[in-house]
Amino acid sequence: MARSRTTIRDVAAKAGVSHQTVSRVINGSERVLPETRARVNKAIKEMGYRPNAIAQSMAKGRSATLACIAPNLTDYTFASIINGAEQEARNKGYFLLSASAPDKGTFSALVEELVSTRRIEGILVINPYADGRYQHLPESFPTVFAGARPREEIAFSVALNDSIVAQQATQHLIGLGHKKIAMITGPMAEDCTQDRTKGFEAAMKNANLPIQSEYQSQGNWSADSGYAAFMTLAKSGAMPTAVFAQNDQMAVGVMKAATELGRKVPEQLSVIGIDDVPLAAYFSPPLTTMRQNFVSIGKEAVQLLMLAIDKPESPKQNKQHPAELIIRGSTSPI
Amino acid sequence: MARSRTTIRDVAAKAGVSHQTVSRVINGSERVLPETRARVNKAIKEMGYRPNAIAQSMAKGRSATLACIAPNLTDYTFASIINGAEQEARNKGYFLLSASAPDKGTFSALVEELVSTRRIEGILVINPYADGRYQHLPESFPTVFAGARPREEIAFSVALNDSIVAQQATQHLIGLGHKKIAMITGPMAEDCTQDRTKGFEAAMKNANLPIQSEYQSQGNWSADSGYAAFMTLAKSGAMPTAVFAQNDQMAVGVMKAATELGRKVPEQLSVIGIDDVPLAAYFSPPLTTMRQNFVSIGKEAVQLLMLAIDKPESPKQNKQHPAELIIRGSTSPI
DNA sequence: TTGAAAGCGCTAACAT
DNA sequence: ATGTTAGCGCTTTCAA
Repeated sequence: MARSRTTIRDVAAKAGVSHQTVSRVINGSERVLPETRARVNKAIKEMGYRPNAIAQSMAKGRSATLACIAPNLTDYTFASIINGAEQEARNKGYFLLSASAPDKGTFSALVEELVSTRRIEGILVINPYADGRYQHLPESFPTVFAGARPREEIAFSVALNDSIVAQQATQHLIGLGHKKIAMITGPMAEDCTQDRTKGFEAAMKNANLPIQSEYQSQGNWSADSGYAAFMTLAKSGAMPTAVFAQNDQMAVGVMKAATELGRKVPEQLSVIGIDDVPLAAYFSPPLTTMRQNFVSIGKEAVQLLMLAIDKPESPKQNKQHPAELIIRGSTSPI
Repeated sequence: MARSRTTIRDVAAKAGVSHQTVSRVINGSERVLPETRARVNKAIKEMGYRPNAIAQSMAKGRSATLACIAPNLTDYTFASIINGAEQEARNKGYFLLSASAPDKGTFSALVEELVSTRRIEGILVINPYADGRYQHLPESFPTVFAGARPREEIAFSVALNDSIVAQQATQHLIGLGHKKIAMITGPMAEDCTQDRTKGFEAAMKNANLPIQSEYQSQGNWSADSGYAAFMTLAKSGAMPTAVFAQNDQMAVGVMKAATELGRKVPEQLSVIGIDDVPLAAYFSPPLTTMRQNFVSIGKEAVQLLMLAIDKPESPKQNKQHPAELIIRGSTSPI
């Protein structure tokens, strides 16, 4: 692999033209005689010339780099969005710099550095509402939120249509004949949780089912928290026949708790989650869930980011994606 | 957040010094009078000046950027290594560009572009042996393999000590009294599989247990393949009392297959894996496994990459990490 | 259509 | 200790 230190001037000399003409060829300018172009391309090929990306960035004032910041890079949902974003970015001629920022302080320092040193042209923020970090974003810098819808029109965003998806999950349970349906929520401070809760309530209301607060418990998205939440629910004497967990990890925790309490899933308790995490089909019973298409969320996020970069004055768009009901063994008719 | 277009010369003018002195202050040179330094720093602060990273890269000939390439960014094991690598990179003043390359062609094109356009200073390759892609790496460019040990001294690497870890997993089973131990391997073409297989065989040999080929079956690391592999084993009439799966996903597949065949885990079949994937503790029974410390593997990979960059002539190092036995419910005495 | 000149914002080498 | 002069490799004027 040629790791050339060949410059545009070397090519120009070889082709017998000025370096500027080489630049024109590289950048696909029309204003070059076909035969000149051919000569230049020949020289480029023979010398194995590749333009220095840094120098191009410098001269153009564009780095062709995007950043994606998430609380961590490991979480399946984050990683999948990043994976989609990276594919689309590359597709558009950009590279993606991914970074993790576990807390608000790290986040704001990171963003400040990335932006003010002009290393990137746009930012993709995953989970912007996690800890209020979205408040630490620079004004008028191309930004897209992935995985959460902004309260106001402060940024572009791509997320799940949380309320609809939650409603569909609940409807699945209702359609199975369940009436006593419990819900394990995410942290109430997050919009996502609030939207999913609204969707649940809408479904219950549509079916004329009562919404009882003793059938609800808050988790923090982790399996442990789902386990604990269901234990709390059970200890308080609630005896739901079904549980809607706002994500798969908590759903898995619920199944474990139920099993330990001697309540068979799905015979005595149906459980549904959201996400469709990798091994969802391998739990016992296999988990019924609403499958998110994280990759397409990531891709669309980058598409919006391109728009924000190219047309800074475009009105902010907020896209919402659907999810697909995957019926497995953790839900059954009552 | 100040998105300054302020340059080093603006600062110089304000501080009443040459732009070069400002550069010295930025770069922490000793050769600046304390009072001059103070004046410059004051001007920097007041103007909200931040050096343009692209221009610095250009002048220094260093991009302060590393690339990490994996088959995908979603897989838990890859993502965790990347997460560790990113932390360490930032720690060392570098940014990490992560990219996915599902196949060899994409991989080589990507590497070629990254390297020849001088966008990065080093590459971290995750799963370099996946499809022979390691052959498409440039000569003498700082490179580290993460997750696989090179056959020869062709590159730096950080990986699990596969044979030892496999041996320990097998010993756990043997220590429980098992004698008829089956193994589900990864693809035999991968070194990692071969090393784990060697470790298994060493443990069996040490315990004077026979190694029977009818107790071995090949998978491809996926849960589905583990399921299929155990089904094949069972159909062939093999009746092991324990299974060593070379990773957790396959172990989970084995547990599912066993359950469907009416063989209770762990009462009638003990199962152990490698990795400790996120929800391992939530399967029924909870999975016993060898926990990898992916984050520290990623961190050390970047440390080696720093070495490869700073001292290109250093002899190649190949680090091997241990794993920790996590005993859960899927293994029990015979 | 092509070339020459002038930067992009910074650092390195050489003066002083 | 500080300033001056040259670039880094490219693109963008502006001429021709």
